[in-house]
Amino acid sequence: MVTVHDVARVAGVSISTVSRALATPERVAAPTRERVTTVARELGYRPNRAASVLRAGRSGALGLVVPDLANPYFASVAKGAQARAREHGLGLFVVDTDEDADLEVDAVAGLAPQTDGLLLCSPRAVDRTVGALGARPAVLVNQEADGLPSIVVDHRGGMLGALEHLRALGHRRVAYVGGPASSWSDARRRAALHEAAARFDDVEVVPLGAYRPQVEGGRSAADLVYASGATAAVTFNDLVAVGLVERLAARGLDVPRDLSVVGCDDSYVAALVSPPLTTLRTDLRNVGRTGVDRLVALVGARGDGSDVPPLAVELVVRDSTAPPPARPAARPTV
Amino acid sequence: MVTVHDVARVAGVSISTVSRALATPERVAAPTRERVTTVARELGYRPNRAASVLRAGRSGALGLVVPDLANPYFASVAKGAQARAREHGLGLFVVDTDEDADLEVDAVAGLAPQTDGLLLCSPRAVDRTVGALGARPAVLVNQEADGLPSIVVDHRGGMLGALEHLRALGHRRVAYVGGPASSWSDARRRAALHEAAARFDDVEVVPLGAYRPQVEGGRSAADLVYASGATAAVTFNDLVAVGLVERLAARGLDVPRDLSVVGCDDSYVAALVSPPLTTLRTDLRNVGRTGVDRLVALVGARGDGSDVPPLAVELVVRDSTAPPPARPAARPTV
DNA sequence: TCGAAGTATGCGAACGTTTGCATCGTAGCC
DNA sequence: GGCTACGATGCAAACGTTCGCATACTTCGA
Repeated sequence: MVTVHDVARVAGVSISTVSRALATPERVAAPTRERVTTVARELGYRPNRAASVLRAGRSGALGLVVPDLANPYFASVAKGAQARAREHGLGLFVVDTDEDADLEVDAVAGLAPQTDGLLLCSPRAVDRTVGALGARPAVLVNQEADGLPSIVVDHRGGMLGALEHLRALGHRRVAYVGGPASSWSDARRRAALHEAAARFDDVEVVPLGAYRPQVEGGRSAADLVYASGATAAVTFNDLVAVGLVERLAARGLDVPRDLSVVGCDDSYVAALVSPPLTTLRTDLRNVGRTGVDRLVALVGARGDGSDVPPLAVELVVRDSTAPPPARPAARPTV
Repeated sequence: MVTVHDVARVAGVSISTVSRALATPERVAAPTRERVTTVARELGYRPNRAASVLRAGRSGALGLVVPDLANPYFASVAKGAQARAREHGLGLFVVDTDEDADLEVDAVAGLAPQTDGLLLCSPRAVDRTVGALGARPAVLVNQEADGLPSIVVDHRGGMLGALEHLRALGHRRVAYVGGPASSWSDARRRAALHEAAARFDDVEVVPLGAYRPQVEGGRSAADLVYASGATAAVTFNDLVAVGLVERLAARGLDVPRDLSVVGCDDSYVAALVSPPLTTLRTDLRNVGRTGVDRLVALVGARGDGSDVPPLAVELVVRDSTAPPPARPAARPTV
């Protein structure tokens, strides 16, 4: 293993100079610097991360905590975060908490001491999790809390766009198929939809309640949605929309003929299913990238306390929305 | 920050004893051990990973290199690997190489020195990548090479199952829609299908060329598949199957009426699309788990050189396969 | 020409842990 | 009862880096 000592010996300088030439080049005379870097390259020197962490206190790695890596939403965020971390020359520890609050707290407690900062995606137990951070900087994704910086998307703008679209098609009664009760994101989407509806005096929102943020959640909700008399539904995420469509189809009902559906996130399943989903697109990789940038700024103490504005959400119209049935089908009331 | 020194002082022993009590409990008398562990817990002691890495040479972390984290296949593998690493008390660095061979080599070179071992999934440049490992142990996933241990799935059994299924439905001419030319996995699937066909004297395989392992790859292949006169197709993975179905539908052709399609992997998109895909299921999380177990055995020098047998592949029949059209539709020949 | 100021480099301690070796005490054996 | 042997614990070095401080050398002004 090549160490600073080897490089120093070959380059004919002291190890301090080697260290400085590589870490703080401006503090070393140009010719020396060049000699050192050349030798280092030739010898294939790679600084021992552990040693520099130990001495300098910086680990050169960030941590990413997500509830479910197999969820296309978090997979994309993770991909963006990883790419950006690499661009910053940082490693990325990834932990999947399996939607488990205790595991999440443990993960953070374990990760905090060995990273420079943490990216917490949709934490399930934000208070305890933040408590486990110690003094480690962190950035929240999809959640706001305390004094921690956060990356959120513009639910307000998104929901307004969705509602305008549905209203333009002629819908006047729109159901919201919500995600987990503990989800901060769900609360925001819900509120944003109500807020958007308040702008118009002829649109009504039917809030429906906590469902699992997976396909099965949509299946569970489907009958209730249809019975509610709504002619359109906005769902917590794309997976829920898929489940909704599936269950309706099983009952012989067609989307968008009998019900219009708007998903959320534009995770890549939205375009795959049939009908392809109208959905609110978030640039998920950008969420990861922005989170890492924010975290790096924080770690570097270049921490401008300034919060990043909510990331844009854009309505993507595909085939799951259409005008409501001319004469609403007769429906049982619940 | 709580160190061994603090624990030692409070427990009234030396730091060596503390270290031993925590790392090699059997080398410390029971009462002492208990006192130390109690104090450590009370003080909230967490060993400094960097320091122990530096001294002991073990990093307590593994590395996972995947071509695309947003691909449901790798996302699931990563999820399994992460969970198992955690169970072993190890961290997991994840790197997404974006299907780029150079990035892959760099990633491995950077990761190798700061991890105890690497899990290489479907490497794109296996020779150079293995070269970059240095002496670091590694396990290959979906690839076999050199003397490295590897985790592979039973393509042979899977393809035989798929072909038996199709043959039982009445298909006699089956296309294989292949993945990237550089993919070891593709070569194996291709060979396995031919091998399976050789068992019957009435089934013919039409091998089709290198396509991208994404939805668009399936779209590209669709017209060729149909023109080939095959009544069924087996695809490199589920995404390719989805693209195939899409393009055929756009031409007014129906799956499974006009063509039967068998996907590969049973990534979760297989069940989402319509028609739900008949596919060859691999327990993807188990791939990740097994890979980590194998790697841990290797790292612990408990390295039984024994290779893990190929993981089982199981045919899941859904709605994308059916008997071939009674009278094959007239088709242009290419 | 001398001193001050500044720049480039070297010296050595420190980070927190693990571990080989030394030490101490005690139990077992003859 | 003395000697051996072994188990439990302590001491101190070492891992490879960073960084405060000291030193040597250069440059400039008076």
